[in-house]
Amino acid sequence: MRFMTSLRFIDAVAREKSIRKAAEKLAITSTALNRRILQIEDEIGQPLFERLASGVRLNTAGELFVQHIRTQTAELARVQSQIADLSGIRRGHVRIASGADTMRYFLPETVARYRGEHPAVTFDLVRQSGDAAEQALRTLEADLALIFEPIKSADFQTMATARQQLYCMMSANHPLAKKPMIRLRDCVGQPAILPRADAGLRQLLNVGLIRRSVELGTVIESNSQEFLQNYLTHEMVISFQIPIAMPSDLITAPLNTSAIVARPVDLADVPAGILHIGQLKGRVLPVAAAKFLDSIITELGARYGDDIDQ
Amino acid sequence: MRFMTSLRFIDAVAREKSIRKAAEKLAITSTALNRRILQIEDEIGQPLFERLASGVRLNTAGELFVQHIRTQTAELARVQSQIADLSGIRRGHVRIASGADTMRYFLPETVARYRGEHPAVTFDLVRQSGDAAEQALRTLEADLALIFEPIKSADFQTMATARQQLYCMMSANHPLAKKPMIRLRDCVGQPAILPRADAGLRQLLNVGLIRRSVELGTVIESNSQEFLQNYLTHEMVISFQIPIAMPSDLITAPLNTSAIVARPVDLADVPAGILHIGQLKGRVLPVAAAKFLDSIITELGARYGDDIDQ
DNA sequence: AATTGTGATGCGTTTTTTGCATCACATAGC
DNA sequence: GCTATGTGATGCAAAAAACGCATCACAATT
Repeated sequence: MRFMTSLRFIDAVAREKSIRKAAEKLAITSTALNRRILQIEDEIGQPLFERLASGVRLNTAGELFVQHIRTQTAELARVQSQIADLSGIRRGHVRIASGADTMRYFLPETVARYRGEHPAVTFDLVRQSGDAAEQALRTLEADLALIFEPIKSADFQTMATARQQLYCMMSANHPLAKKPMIRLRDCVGQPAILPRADAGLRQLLNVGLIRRSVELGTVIESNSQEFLQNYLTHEMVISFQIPIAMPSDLITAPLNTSAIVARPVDLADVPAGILHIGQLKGRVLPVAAAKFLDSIITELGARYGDDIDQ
Repeated sequence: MRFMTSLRFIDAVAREKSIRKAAEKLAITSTALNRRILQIEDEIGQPLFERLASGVRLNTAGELFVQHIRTQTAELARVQSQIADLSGIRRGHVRIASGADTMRYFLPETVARYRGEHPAVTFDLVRQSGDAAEQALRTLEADLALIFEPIKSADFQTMATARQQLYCMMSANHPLAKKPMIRLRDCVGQPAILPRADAGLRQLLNVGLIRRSVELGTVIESNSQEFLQNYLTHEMVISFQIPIAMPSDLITAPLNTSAIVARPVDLADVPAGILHIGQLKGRVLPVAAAKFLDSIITELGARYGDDIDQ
């Protein structure tokens, strides 16, 4: 939309905190960008940025105005989506911020199914920590966020939740694999590879470990889910995961012959964690995003039945 | 604001229902305006207007988009007002839609007092019927509306109310002027001049007249308050008015010697009407408008004390 | 059938925007 | 203390966009 150009530019400068850097990203010269900003500031009647030697920074007026730009941009996207929906074919763009858990199986499957019905809808899927995902909602860089424990921001509006029991994962010939259910005391001293402390799963696990006074033999920490899972075939270690981040047959066929098995951890040791699906509080989502949220809820319902809320 | 130009133009065309007429109001040629509209429609991906032989009309997409334009325009005004407020001096523009009742004394006094404190705030005061005032809120042509009975729209958010007892007005030497309080039965057959049926006051009065089976000798109807009041000095007739539309000394000094007197109508005959002060539901007002609303409430409180709500 | 209104379009002119070169200034490093 | 490197601002000419005139095509009215 042409009339949004100046506003988009200001937003870019605010994010980059530098006119020249923003200009490069926007593929124009810094002088053109600079003049657009001066012009808007002139029309507003006062500066929006403080000029520093190292670049620019929003002043109070700028903060207000940029917030306006972002809500305006999101609103425009919503109206465009609504208008496009009138023509019968659903169009639009859905931007999702999520932790790694859902990026492996859940989101690929859910997005694929949705795009099968509405091929004109495009997606942005950004893997982020929970905090960053909440921040993305606030700056309107994302429409929806899927966050596995904990929710920190009051601006986060939970639209659905799914309880996720913790599972212990290991090679099929690991001694613990014989048990149908794992107690934490079984794991004392076991070599384990764990996600890093910023993952909700790790925090959930830590609570249980402290409560039961159990210490694991943590040999590796990683924020890569792929590493955690694939490493299990190379060394006799345990790891932990939640169902949504596992291939669905790992749970439904716990006695299968695959190299890796998953066994539930007793809820008495580690309570189920909550996966939150939500949006920025008070926002009206574009049609495409709102309908995709419905898809998510439907899919969660099909998978976890009674463990879904709202 | 330069970037709003195209949007403002579309809004104008939607209101005028004609490109050429809108172009004239906007002081540009119809061809320039036409091309701006074609360009926006091209960017949206589908037309916003139906082309008729007699002009243009918004289609469904256009309705959605114009609604967006109007809310965004109002939002921009709010942000600008907020930014201007940062500099200490309050700036801004307040647009009020109101019936004639408050335009005589109440609004002139209240606006004057407010402008005494904040000279940089400008005002638009549009005299309109209640329905039109509600409509003006909806199309975001007005920030605040003052409506004396009845409120019809669910979009109207009442921010304050003031009970207004009906007063009977007449020349000081009219026979009824001797009574300190008027009953409707005193008025049977009295020659009367009344506001037209679309005024809230007239509707209020009609209810009482029907209930008491009283008929007035209605000799003149007019929607001009000035006419109604000034005519009282020329013929022995009665009229009706609410306090907010009268000079304040008419009430506080009911035995004064002015040519015209006001006597309250018994509440048992005609219940007090309600003056509603409100805004569009869900809207966040610009600073200047919000603070002026405070002024209105303060002023009403000073005048009518306990008869104020919210 | 003529007239009057409507929006759309080709083309030359005017206005605005852009990019290059350069300035003025602040900071970091030597 | 000086240079080197980064920043945003500005004069000027080229490129792009917007504009206005004249005119077309069409529909409704007279």
